[in-house]
Amino acid sequence: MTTEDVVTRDDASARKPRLSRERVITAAMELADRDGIESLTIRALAEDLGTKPMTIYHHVAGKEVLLDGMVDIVFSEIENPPTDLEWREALRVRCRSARVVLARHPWSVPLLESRTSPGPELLRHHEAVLATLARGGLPLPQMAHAYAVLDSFVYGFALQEANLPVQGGEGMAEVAQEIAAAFDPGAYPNLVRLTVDHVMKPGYSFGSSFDVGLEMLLDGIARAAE
Amino acid sequence: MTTEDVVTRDDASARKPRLSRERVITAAMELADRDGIESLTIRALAEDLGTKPMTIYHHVAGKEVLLDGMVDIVFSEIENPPTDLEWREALRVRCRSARVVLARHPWSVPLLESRTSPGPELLRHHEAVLATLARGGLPLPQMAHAYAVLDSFVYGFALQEANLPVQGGEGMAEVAQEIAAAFDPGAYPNLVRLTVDHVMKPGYSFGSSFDVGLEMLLDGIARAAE
DNA sequence: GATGCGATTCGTACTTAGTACGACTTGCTA
DNA sequence: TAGCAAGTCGTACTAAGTACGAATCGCATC
Repeated sequence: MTTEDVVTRDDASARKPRLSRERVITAAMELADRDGIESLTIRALAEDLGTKPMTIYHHVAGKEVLLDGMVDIVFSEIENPPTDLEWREALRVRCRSARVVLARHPWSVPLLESRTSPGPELLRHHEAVLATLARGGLPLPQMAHAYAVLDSFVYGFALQEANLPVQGGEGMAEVAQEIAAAFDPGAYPNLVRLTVDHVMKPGYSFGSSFDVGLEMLLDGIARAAE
Repeated sequence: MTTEDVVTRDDASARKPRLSRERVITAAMELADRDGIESLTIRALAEDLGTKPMTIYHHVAGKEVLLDGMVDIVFSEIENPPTDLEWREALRVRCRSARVVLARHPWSVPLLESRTSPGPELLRHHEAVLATLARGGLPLPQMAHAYAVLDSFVYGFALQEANLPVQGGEGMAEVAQEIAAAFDPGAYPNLVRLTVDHVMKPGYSFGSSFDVGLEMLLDGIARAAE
């Protein structure tokens, strides 16, 4: 026993660093990023961490809490622009960053709003947005509107982007083919025209619409600030 | 679409009208509306329908297909404004209707974009939006932007609305209490101010921000049309 | 060192849920 | 009235979350 102990201790400590709540959540995010959220099971996560399922539960209370933790880390990745930046520009920077972060963690978008308990990072983020709007001189009612409207747009855009069948304009052709094959192509002339004459063209990028919409909203908010 | 089966048969058929794909999907939507999407299991659905789990599978190929069918029905509920309506007004009507429908089926929002195969109603809806934008004289690139931007906003708003902790301004107080209790209230001055001085006031309604944002976007789109 | 304790780890097993397989039932048609 | 196709369901397997309690580990103290 004692002799074996010496050997196993060395190996064990080198091979199996102790788990922590943070390591568990981080590994869960990596798994979700890599294989999709539907592949994130406690068993698979334990496998990734080189441990057994029940060990996970000593660091997070359950899967729901794990998801809460993951969402909060997503929020922490959103860039926090300096508070002395012009308010409009600050919102632009933050929203753009949010889009990038959400695109990096597509699984997070449907989760963002469905978590019951807001984490500290989420609260920090919301507080920062409101502070920026307050700097813009918006009265409370307009502030609430601006807040709701920007969030809606960012989440909604991310939701769509997260579920694009393909990224580049390449595989788009096949998708279009499938749809055209399954349904009468003549029934959807505008859909076909948009796809063939625009979406499938070289320079197209869905993401470019983000900036367009963001500017529309920022313009509207600025107008309301007067 | 088919007429009711002959009810004049013996009590067996009266007690257990034959199932159909449509009846299964409708019952699934009712269950999800009533108890939440997480309560929608094949077993519970069978129970609601007065039958056994395996019977479901003779009408829908599996749960995923069932969800596809539900989503398509949600799209069919969105109002289709007359095609001779002024294009801006037509978009307004359609988007508002979409918000109402999505609020009625909160479970559908995260599903909308994640379904792999688009159903006929979804395609019809998209085609109609594009046709309306085309009537507005938008060139293809602006059309794509307008399309993406409106959809993002509507989905994002619905996503937030679907996950509001409470509807009226009433229970809001308790939620605010919890948050304030869990974290240092002084750390989130703007959040507290917005909540206490605006959200918790009598006339507040989150939904009113929808029209505000929608007008911002319609303005922006109209400007781009020139 | 030996010992004792809290922090971790994990083996076992129960529960819920999706669904494959094949047998049984039913209602209509020839 | 026999037979067939459509519809129904009993049984059972698999995947996944997780409760319970025992085994183990790491370290501080004597």
